[in-house]
Formats: sequence, structure tokens, C-alpha cells
Amino acid sequence: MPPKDAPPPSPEQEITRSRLLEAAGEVFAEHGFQATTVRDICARAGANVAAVNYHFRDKMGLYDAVLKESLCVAGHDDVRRIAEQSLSPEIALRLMITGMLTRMSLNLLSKPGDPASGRGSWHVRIMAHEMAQPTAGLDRVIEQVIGPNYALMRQVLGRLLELPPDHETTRLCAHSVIGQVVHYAHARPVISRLWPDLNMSPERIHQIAEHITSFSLAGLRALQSPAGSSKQCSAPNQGKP
Amino acid sequence: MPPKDAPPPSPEQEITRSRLLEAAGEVFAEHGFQATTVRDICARAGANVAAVNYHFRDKMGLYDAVLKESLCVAGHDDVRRIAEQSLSPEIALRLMITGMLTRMSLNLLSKPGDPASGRGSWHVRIMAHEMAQPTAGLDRVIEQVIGPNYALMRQVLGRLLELPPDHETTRLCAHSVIGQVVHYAHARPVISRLWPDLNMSPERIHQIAEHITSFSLAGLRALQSPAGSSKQCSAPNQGKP
Amino acid sequence: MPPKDAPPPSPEQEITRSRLLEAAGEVFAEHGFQATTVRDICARAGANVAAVNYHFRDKMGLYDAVLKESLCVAGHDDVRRIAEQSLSPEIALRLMITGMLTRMSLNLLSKPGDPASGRGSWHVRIMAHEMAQPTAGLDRVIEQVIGPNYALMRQVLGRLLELPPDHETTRLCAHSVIGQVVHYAHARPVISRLWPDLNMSPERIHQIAEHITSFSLAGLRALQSPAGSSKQCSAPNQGKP
Amino acid sequence: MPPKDAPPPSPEQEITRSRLLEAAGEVFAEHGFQATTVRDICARAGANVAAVNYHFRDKMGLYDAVLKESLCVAGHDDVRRIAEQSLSPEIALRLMITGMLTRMSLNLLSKPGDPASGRGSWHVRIMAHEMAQPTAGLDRVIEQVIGPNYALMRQVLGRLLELPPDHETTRLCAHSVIGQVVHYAHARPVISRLWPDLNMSPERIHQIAEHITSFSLAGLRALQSPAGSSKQCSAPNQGKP
DNA sequence: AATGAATGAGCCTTCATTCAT
DNA sequence: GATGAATGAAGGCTCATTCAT
Repeated sequence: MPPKDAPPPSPEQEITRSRLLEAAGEVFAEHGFQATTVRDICARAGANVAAVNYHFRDKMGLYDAVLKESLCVAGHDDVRRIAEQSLSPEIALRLMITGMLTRMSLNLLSKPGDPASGRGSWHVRIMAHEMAQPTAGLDRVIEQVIGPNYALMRQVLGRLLELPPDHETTRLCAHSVIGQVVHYAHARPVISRLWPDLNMSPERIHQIAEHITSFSLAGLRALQSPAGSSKQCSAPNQGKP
Repeated sequence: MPPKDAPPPSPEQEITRSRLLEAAGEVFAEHGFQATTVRDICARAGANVAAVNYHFRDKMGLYDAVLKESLCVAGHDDVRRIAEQSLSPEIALRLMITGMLTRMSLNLLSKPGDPASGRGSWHVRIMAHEMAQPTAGLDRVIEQVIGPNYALMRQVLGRLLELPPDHETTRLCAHSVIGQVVHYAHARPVISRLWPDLNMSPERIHQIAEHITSFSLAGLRALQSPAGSSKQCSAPNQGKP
Repeated sequence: MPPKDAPPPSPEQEITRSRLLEAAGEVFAEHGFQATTVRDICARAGANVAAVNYHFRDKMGLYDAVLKESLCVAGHDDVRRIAEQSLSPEIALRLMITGMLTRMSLNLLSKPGDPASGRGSWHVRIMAHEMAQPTAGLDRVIEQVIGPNYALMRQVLGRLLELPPDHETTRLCAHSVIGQVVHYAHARPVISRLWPDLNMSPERIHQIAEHITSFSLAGLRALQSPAGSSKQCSAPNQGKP
Repeated sequence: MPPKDAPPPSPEQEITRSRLLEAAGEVFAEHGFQATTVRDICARAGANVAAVNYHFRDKMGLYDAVLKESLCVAGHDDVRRIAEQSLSPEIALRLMITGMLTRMSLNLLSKPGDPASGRGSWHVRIMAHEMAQPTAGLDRVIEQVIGPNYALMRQVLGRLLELPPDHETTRLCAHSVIGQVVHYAHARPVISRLWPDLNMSPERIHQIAEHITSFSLAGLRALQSPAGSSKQCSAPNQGKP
């Protein structure tokens, strides 16, 4: 087992390790943890059947590694900017929605057989499998990625609603916003059948993001505490500049 | 294979068949198609190991049968009333949201070990698995259940938006509404971790339905064609130009 | 898994089960638990590779079954007669020694490749493996066979020594007697090389049994409590000088 | 393979070789040849996985080397003194029994995790494994260690019995003595369960040695040729009729 | 009609060994 | 000279499926 603690970062031919990781990402995304066979992964990576056990100890160890790498990909570029309250909550919300949708959709563009189509992709599809059948890895993802994002979303919405982030209404609104976004990922097999013309081009992604943003902002304003009702009606629309 | 086309409608001990179906529903819902073992199903049904192959030819045959039965259960009680335009679109929307959420949540309430908790349940969780890894059966479900529901929803929203049901804006709104609802089912493993206090009691379901309804109605009104802008403030919709 | 609780004793074709047991006995005796492969057993039994898992759940389950059957073979025919004090302790001791040696030697006569040579045999050789590397099964054997035999032996020796059965001297003597006997089984690979002419014919077994009996009786008499010294000569103390 | 015939006696880092040997001794003693993994040995020795193959060509090569070294350790300190007939046979016998038991018990005292507890130990336990499943190495051990000891024992007993060393009675007596001694090693897993209070402290070892000695001396005297019967009391020998 | 026994493919994993560096 | 990476052969076990009864 090489990864004792990995003080030597990596000599050279750990190319195998990365190829294994990449292949594993594809296959896990396609079939989920259970249905994925180590043999398939190794075949795609051009490695021996025992390579997984050597580099990752386990099939589960490999899955963990894939998930861990996936976490980095699920980056939070503008988290800083959003968390700081320098941005108006409307702008922050648009930023978050656009970011989530973009990251997810980019991943969804990956086509089977064309692994390079979505670089570091598959993490959304893996999450879909985790929804259907949670794994020990899910907890880590929630802790490191989803949880913080959820908290950030509630903070932004709380500012909009003038309610604390953990207020029930804030939570419901957070789920409303997030639900709209992730729907395009989770229900993809259904949506692609119900709306065949919907191709997730960048323009389309932008359109959807704008729709969700305005749709949600309107919904949020309707829930604002009456005290702040004066703030709306005038409501300078925040259409894309 | 006895029931080739079932000229004798059913002798008597085809009670086994139904018990098999019921057990299969539970197990498939819990583990998905792949991860489910025929032995588990047969054990729960108190049937022989070969019973599945005898009655349904295949593990897949059993899955198909489960899905087919699931369709009937996914009833559309008020479809008639909604489709007829006797109801105002606002009321119709509330009815649909409440219905979807109720059906889903009732199913989600089913607890392992207590199969009767969600009678004829599991169909939502099976759908979650289908999302992660579509099966041939998904097309049938879409065709017979989801598609009609989607069309109905678009019809109702179209009336609200004063737009045709297949207008892009109508579709986006339909996805916004549906996304909010199904989110509570599809993302259940995550939500239950992010919001542990959320128990899907009937009261809670009602609260969520009300929230989604008012949230969506506000969002919809903001997108209404400018002709109806008098109903709201200035809010020039920023739908696609 | 058939052996639910086995109320129906066995239909008919559980011939496979017994053939599996027999083959397992041979192979386990030859190679020990670890080094034995299920495939080898199944091949010898003319059964499928999965037969072991079907009938015995586990490789370990099969081993347990073999051990359990071995216990019955390790019969204690005259236990009753010996335990009842109707026999003089000298006779009882001779009986026990002869019995142990006979049972063990019969088993030792089984030759590889000739499985019928020692019917229900191999149990001694399995014990040899257990000595080298104890298994969970050893405890059961000790509890059910060895322990009672040990107690019986100590009872007989106690009567001879006029000491309680759990006196240290009684225990040491028991180990002396048992050690002499089992040596012919445990050290067989060595003995057969050191004394090639020693073939375990029935006559030879009788000779050895007689030798151990008289050798041990003399040793025991020398340790008898001084009160009974009239039975022996001066009884030179055997303490360290 | 560096040490083809070792013209350079040893560079310096052949410290690895000895550490490998030592670790191998422990592990082989604990698990036997088959069940021992090269990885375990190398890990304990702090060496590379390929070290065994490099230094000893084979896992079997390492085992051979361990056995060979074990021979030297199984020293025969007082062999000279015993072989010379300067000692009375009674004393010689006591010496041999004590020596055998001490060497064996010292080894048995070695505790897992404390490799230094029995310095150069494990050779007895390896022998136990060899009893269960002889290896090519056993012949060498017999030839170099056990055989000479056996001959020496028969010589001493022959003097006691006034019979030639290769007389059947002498051999039987030798096995009786040896059987008693090695029993404490070979049947250790059983004995430790049947007699939990028996801890092999030096005092206990001394007690056992004394017991075996006096027990055996009495047995031997009873078998002495009648010509020497004057040395003992009446001693109605119960030799074979 | 319906079952218990049996099957063979295949999966994950481990192990001793080799090879390029 | 010596090591980390990689290999391929098994091994135990599970599973969906079939067959004789």
C-alpha cells in the first residue's frame, strides 16, 4: 500500500492512480457504487485487476477517493464574495443559482464514451446515485460541500426575507430555490424525454438560471415580512445587466 | 411459466404472485433494481427461491410487473376536476401541488419493516432509483403517468401565465413547480441530514404544500405577460426576449 | 439454505451433503482449515463450487459440520462402564488407554488416496492441525469430547492415587498418560521416520497400549500417597534431590 | 539474488537479512508456513515487499533458512556430558527431561507482540506446524536434531533397562518419556483450556520435569529385565503377558 | 403446479512474485 | 543494489437461474 501517509507526494508513475480515478469516476457515475465492477474500472484504466486494491485498498476506498476529488471540483468560487455582505442579496442569489446550475450542467454535458467532455465531471451523477442509495461517502459530501452551501443560501435568503437563516420560512425558501436548480440534474432522464428540445447549451443554462432567479425572487418577496413590504413593489428589477 | 396469457384467470394460490409483487415493491424501493436480490424478495414473500422465475420469468420481469402496478397506484384522483376548467388555475395549482406532495410523502413515510405504513407505496423511491439509473420501465412510467401530469401542469400554468402550454416560459415554470415538490422526495437523504427536525407529518406536508403554492404563485405572477401587469407592481418580466 | 432447523430430516438427494462432508474430512485432515480450498473439496465430492455455500453457508460452516460429525466418531463406548466404579481403576485405565489408542490409530491408518481406509476417519489429523493453529471449532471439541475424557481420566487416576481428581498430582499424571498416547498421533510424521518398522497393525497397537498401561501404572504407584505405601516398596521419594 | 555463494561475506545492510529471518521465525511460528504472508514478515522486519524474494529467492527459501537457523538454536548443551557415561542413567534422564522441557517451555513463553520474550524462540511452534503438515524441512530437522536426541535418549534408557538402544522396549519407553514432555508443547492449546491455572513459570516447569522424571523412572524400573529386579522391590511387573 | 437442490458465471480481494527504475 | 509499482492466478462467496422431482 503506497499511501502510508504520502510524505513523498508522488514519484512519477502514479499516472496509474490518476487514470484509475478518472475511469472510476466515469463508471461510478454511470452505474453507481454497487453496480460498478472493479474489473470495468481497471479495464478502462488499462490497469490490472489488483490495481484498485493496491492503490486504494478497496473498491470503497476508490469510491471515497473519487468522492473526495469530486468535492474539489464542486468548487465554491465566489463563496467569499457572497458570504461577505458586500453584495446585495439579490445579486448574491443570482450568483449562487447561476453557479450551481453551471457546475451541474457542465457535468451533465459529459457524454458516455467521451470522458473528456466534462473534465472532472460525473460528480452530479454520482450524487444522483447517492440520493437513490446513500453511501457512507454521502455524509462527507454533505458535511464539506452541501452543508456549507445550504448555510450560505439560507444566509442570503435570510437577508432577503429579513428573517434569521434557520427560520422555517427561510429553510422552505432555500429548498424551493435549490429544488428548482437540482431538478434539472436529478430528473434529467425524465426531462430529456418530456422536453427533447432542451439542450443544455450555455445560453440555455443562462436562460434557466435567469428564470429560476426571477421566479424565486418574486416568490421570496411575497413571503417577506409585511414590515418590509415597502421595499418591494418598487423593486428595481435585477434583470441581467 | 403458467400465466402465458392467463386464460384461467387465476386458480387460487396466486396469492403467492401478489405477495411476491408486494415484497418486490418494498425491496426494489429500498435497494433499487440491481442491488435487490431475488432471494430477499422471496424470503419476505415466504415463497420459494424459484418463485420469481416461475411467475415472472425474470428478475426484470418482476420489476416490470412492479412498475406496472405502481402506475395504477400513482393515481390522479382529481385529474378530471383539474383538467376541466371549472376550477380557477390558482386553486388547480394548489390542488396539484398538494396532491403530488401528499402522494409522495405518504410513500416516504413507509418505514422499513412496516410494509403497511405506505400502502401500495414505494413508487416514489423506485423513481428515485430510475433517476439514477434509468431502466426500460422508465419510459412506460413517463408515458402513462409523468407525461400526462406534466401536460396537466403546463395547462394549468398556461392559464395562469396566459401563455400556451408548450411555451418555453410555461415549461420553465412547470419545472420550477415540479422541482420544488419532488425535491423533498429525491433529496430526502440530504434533507433529512440538513434539517433533522423536519418530520413529514400531515401538518408539515400541508405547510410545505402551502409554501410551495404561494411561493410559486408569486413567481408565476411575476412572469405573467405584461398585459396582466396591472395585477402586480411594475415587475417587467425578464423572460427571454 | 436448507438447514433451517431441519425438521424434515432429509429428503433423499442429500447425498451431496454427505459426499461433501466426507470429502471435506479428507481434505481438511490433509491440509488443515486454512490451506484447504473449497474448490478441492467440491471437486472430490463431484459437486459444484457453490455447493459448500449452499449446504453449509460457509467454508467455516462446513468445517464445523465436519468437526461435529467427528465428535460422534470419537465415541466413548465404554464410558459408562468406566465411570461406574464397578471396574477396578487398573482395568479402567487399561480400557481407556486401549480405547484412545485404538481410535486414534484406526484413523491414522487412512492413506491418502484411499479414503475408505479409515471410515469416518481423519478426526485425529484434524486435531493435529487444531493444535498447530486453533480454530473456533476447537473449543467445541474440547467441551464435548476432550474435556469429559480428561475428567474421566482424572477420576480413574484419582482412585488409583487416592487423591482427588483435581489434585495437581492427579492432573500431572493424567497428562503423562495422555501424552504418551497422543504422542503416537501427533508426532506421527517424526515417529514414522525415526522408527520406520513401526507399522500400526492391530497387534502393534495392542503392544503399545499394554506398554503404556504398565509403564503408567508403575509410575502411578510410585506416586501413590504414602498411606498406601504398603502396596509398594520403600517408595523412594521422587522429589528433586 | 546477491548471495549466490556469498564470496563477499556480507556488505553491511545485510542487517535486513537477519531482521527478515527473525521476523519470519515469529510469524511462521504463529501461523505456520501456508498461512503466513510475506507481506506480514516484511512489514515486521521493516523491509520491502520484495525483500524476501530478493534475499531468499522464495517464501520457501526463507522458511528453509529459518528452519536451518532454528537447528542451531535447538542446542544440546549437555549432550556431551550425557553421552559420556560419566553420569548415572537416572541423572542423565533427569537432565534430558529438564533440558527438553526447559527449551520448549521457554519458547512457549514467548508472547505475541513481545518478540524478545523467547529469544531465538519459535522453533517448537514451528515443529507443531510441521507435525500437522510436514514440509521438506522436517527431514532436515529430524536428521540433525531430533534423531540424535532420540538416539541419546534410547542410549540412556537402554542403560537403565539393561537393553540395547534399539530394542523395542527401549523405543517404547523413549516414546513414553518423550511423549510426556512434548505433550506440553504440542497440546498446549488444549491444556491451557483444560487447566487454566497452569502457567509455565520456571517453578512450574521444574515441578513438571520432576514429575515426568520420577513417573518415568518408576515405569522404567517396572520394565527392567528381571535380572535387575533385585534393585527394586517385588515389583510385580504387568508387562505384556 | 411448484419446490428444493444444484449450477456456473462473476465479483472482490489477497497473495507471491516480477520488473523497470 | 534495492525498491515501489504492477501482475496474474486463485480463493471464497453471492447471485440469478435451471432442472429433476
